[in-house]
Amino acid sequence: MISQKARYALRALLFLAVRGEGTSVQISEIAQSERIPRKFLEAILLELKKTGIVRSHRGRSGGYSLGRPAKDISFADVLRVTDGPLALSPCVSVMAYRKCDNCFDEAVCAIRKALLAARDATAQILESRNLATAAAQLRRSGAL
Amino acid sequence: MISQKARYALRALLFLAVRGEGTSVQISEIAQSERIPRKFLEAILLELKKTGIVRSHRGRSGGYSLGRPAKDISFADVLRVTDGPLALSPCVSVMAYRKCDNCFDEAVCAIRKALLAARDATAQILESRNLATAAAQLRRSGAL
DNA sequence: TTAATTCCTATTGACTAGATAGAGATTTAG
DNA sequence: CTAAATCTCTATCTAGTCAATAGGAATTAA
Repeated sequence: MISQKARYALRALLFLAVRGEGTSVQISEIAQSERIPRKFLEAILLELKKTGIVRSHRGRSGGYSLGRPAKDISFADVLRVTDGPLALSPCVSVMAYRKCDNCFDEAVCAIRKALLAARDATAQILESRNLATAAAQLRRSGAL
Repeated sequence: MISQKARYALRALLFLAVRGEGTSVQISEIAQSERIPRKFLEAILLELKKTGIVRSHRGRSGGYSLGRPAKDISFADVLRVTDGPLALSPCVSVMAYRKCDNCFDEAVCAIRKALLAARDATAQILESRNLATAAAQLRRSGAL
């Protein structure tokens, strides 16, 4: 299961994507519109900023905007920031590989083989879906 | 990420599958061979028993054996017992559906669409892999 | 200078994961 | 029949994580 943080992050980013790539929006507006606890959203956006997914400007008329074109921000990118690796086990993670404790022989581990296939399948999906396609879906269904 | 419990469960079940479908093995032997904390394994096997994945007989020469043919116990079956639904969100779970808090319109939610595709992809993999195929892999690679 | 905003650090409460302890119930070997 | 070996059950503990909140520091526009 993804975390609440991940859900909030995706909703906030989708909000920005629908508004248009260049436009800047303030935390409080996103929080209100998407019904996200304001302070929590602050922390989330800050994290997203560190990885370049969003950009910010501070001060009186500050706000947040997408850090790069919406089509270059995949669901996988976002989930990796909020929830860590997609993989079901560190031993099959591409971004954060680590050997399992007590692993007898990784090359032979039948569990690993299955989890690796699962990782590849989810990664394939989540890397192909991005904020641009998602925003387009929303517009098409008239939920703008 | 899957839990440690899931890893232990899979290893224990694989141990039983390699031993052969009908054979019964005692907790302490599995615990030793697979380096799993004994008391923890007890609790895990008990849970697996409640869902019919393993069978037990008590008393002096008791032990555990698989509850049905190894080919009918998928990785998905096991993970659902130890870690709950495979889905990344309750709103895309087949086994444990629940609407998200504050969901505007499920039919339109772009996040849901992506998570649904991800769920289907992992479920497809994890339901096709079972203890029989995994045990066969192990034997083939000489790690019996 | 002041008001509005993002940035940062710390803290809280609830819950879960992982593990352990100690009886209770059941079966079988002898 | 008895004793020992095993599974069954309930309770507990510790450490860590998730979700959320608080309060002020830094920055910028008017």
